Amino acid sequence: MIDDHRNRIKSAAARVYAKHGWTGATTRRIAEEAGVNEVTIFRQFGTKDALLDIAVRECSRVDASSSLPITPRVPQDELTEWATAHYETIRGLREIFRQIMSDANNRPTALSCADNGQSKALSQLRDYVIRLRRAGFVGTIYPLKPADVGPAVSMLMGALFNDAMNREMMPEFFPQSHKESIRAYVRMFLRGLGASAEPVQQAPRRARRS
Amino acid sequence: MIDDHRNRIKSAAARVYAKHGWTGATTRRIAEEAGVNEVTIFRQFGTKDALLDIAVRECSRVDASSSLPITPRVPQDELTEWATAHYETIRGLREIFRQIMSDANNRPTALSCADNGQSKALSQLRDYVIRLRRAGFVGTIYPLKPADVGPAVSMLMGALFNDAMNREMMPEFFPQSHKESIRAYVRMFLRGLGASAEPVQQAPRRARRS
DNA sequence: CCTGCATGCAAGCAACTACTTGCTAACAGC
DNA sequence: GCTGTTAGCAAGTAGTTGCTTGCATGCAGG
Repeated sequence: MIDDHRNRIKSAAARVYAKHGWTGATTRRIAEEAGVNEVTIFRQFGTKDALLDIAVRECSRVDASSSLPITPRVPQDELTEWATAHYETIRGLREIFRQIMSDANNRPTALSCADNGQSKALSQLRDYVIRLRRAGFVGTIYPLKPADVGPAVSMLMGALFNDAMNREMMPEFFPQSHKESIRAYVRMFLRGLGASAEPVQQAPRRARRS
Repeated sequence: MIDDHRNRIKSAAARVYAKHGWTGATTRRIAEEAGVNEVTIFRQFGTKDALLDIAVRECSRVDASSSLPITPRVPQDELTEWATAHYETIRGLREIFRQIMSDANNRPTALSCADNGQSKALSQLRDYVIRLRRAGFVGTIYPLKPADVGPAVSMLMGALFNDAMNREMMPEFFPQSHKESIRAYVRMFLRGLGASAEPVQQAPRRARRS
């Protein structure tokens, strides 16, 4: 019962915050959205700031999502699947992210939550590129400069983030559907790394297609 | 004299808005920032909404910026220069953009300003790709699918936008300096289009390096 | 039955919001 | 010198904000 109320309030707070931002998320609005008396909010959480802090942190927590295979076989497909999952995660949180990013000046604490999921995805992708290289997929067409990996990764992540955040706001920017776009981003990413569809036997590790 | 006051108020409003957003940009704060009595704001602009509308629109107007050459000669250099200028423009407006994007739900009018500069850059880039293709730079390594051009353009623009907006907020995302990153984004963009450094004589247009 | 406990309701608090009004001072053009 | 414009200042409007208080209600456990 009591936890039921707490959770209703928390999720309502997250919803109202996503729509109206910090100053726009008034305790009256949150109470109305939660179907709860305004006083209950203060009795349960003490302060508007405390409530929003908990609500935002809890809501923007990204759990695991999908992961990239340890042994790469079909990079294009594997990356596309992973990128799609990552994209959907961002897209589901895009309104909250927008508010967090615009409130970051005045309350920097919230930023870390959003940051967290991105960092996790970043290292997943980086590690996968290393595995691609070991398996002989990458650097086979062009020689792969180490300095190119970082920006390539940033570029793919940036394209995904940008697409997920802004597609609905500026649709003329994205002529293809999001699925086609993601596939194309991945294709360009692999081309940028000088990757070939089949592994080239140059590394000690065996990595042949199935 | 009178225009002096109006301009001071407008630029102060833009500054305060960039920091605090729509609801946080109170007339008191704007008046203080402008060094002007609060009443003057209402006498000059009538309404807080009217002032912010003018201030934001005027401030986020992007004038021309740089353009891409009509006859491509060194795509990597030309694109890098253009991308750098575009990047700097976004970076200078990043705080205002953040607020506009988070306020877009509740006041959609402001969005169009931000949209405008991006659209202009988008068509500049698209047109340049067409010229690259006519000049025989592009589609020479891989065959260039028409469906790949859109996402490639979105990807470069997205990477630039994302980098300019978020580099300071999540620095671990961007291991290289912004100049190196931009160069790398452009390199990947050209690779993704299957471009070669030298034109391949297949198109009717002559386009040889100097 | 009684005692906590969580909640709703009504009211109110001081601070802040956008915006107005009345009055005065400075300054410009005629 | 008179007049119109633009500004500042002090005060006040009605509404909203986060947050508090007092009291009544329902409900579970002893």
